[in-house]
Amino acid sequence: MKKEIDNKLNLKNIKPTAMRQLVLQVLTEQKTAISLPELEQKFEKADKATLYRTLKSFQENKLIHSIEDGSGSLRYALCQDNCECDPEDLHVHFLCTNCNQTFCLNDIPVPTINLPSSFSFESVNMVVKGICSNCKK
Amino acid sequence: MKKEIDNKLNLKNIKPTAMRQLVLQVLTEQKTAISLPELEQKFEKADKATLYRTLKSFQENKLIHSIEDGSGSLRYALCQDNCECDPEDLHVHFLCTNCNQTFCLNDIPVPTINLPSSFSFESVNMVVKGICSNCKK
DNA sequence: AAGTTGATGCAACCGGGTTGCAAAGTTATT
DNA sequence: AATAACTTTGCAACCCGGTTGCATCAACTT
Ligand SMILES: [Mn+2]
Ligand SMILES: [Mn+2]
Ligand SMILES: [Zn+2]
Ligand SMILES: [Zn+2]
Repeated sequence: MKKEIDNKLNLKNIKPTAMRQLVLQVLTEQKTAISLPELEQKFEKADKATLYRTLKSFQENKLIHSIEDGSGSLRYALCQDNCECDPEDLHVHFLCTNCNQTFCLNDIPVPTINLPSSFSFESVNMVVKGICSNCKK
Repeated sequence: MKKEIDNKLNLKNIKPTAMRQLVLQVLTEQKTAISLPELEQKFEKADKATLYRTLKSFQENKLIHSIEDGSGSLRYALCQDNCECDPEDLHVHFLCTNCNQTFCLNDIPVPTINLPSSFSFESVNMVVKGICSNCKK
């Protein structure tokens, strides 16, 4: 367990501090994307700024990616093992309008768009909204 | 000019007050989507709350649509004439990473996604980021 | 041991969005 | 025309997510 966590951090060149181990632990257990305020609530006593900077460094080192799901706060989720956060790693996200949870649809790549020739492409954000499998039943 | 503005408001069942005429005027002249703070700056002395409620009523009456472009603030743009803000009216948006302006790509519909069968579709937000035609040259 | 670097905690701040409430304006009723 | 009912506006205050400055603390280097 602990070994796994430290491994992941080391692989991404992130010094494994206690805080970072804890945050990565939460992110690993988490099945849906999580926001900074939500992450804050997972700890009894945690500093927003520290968590903020933890997430930031995780993202800079491509351990997690952020999702603008329109829920009012940025959400974060672990990257796939092979992920380099390049355009080809982009996938569709799903926001449930009932439970307000955001899912990575890792095996659904974002479709290519034929932009007007005068526009050039850098990245793309695609969020589908609807009812998730948990809420559907 | 004035006639056109009032016509549009009437068509959408929005009482044409002075404020609403002015805001619609701005939105009509505007070639890219505009946020509430940006709209505020278009007027010398304008109240944020009034503008906020104006945009809200415009949106409720399907005169404008809002765009979550990840720029930090919601942006708004006029709907097409025939628009009912239904899924088939959804189009791709483009945020220029240089000038920070957001464009409606009205003739590029959002591609359909085959969701996992346990998820149901309601709507979708797709924003492409890159360099716009103005900034490219 | 002293110095250097990076991580943490606390507080304060910023900006977008939202609401309560009273004043002003509009429309309907008598 | 006067009154009442309803809508819109303006102001202030608030909420919340995100961000930063700064002092302190921990780990590592010399
Ligand atoms: Mn994802
Ligand atoms: Mn649009
Ligand atoms: Zn759900
Ligand atoms: Zn541009």
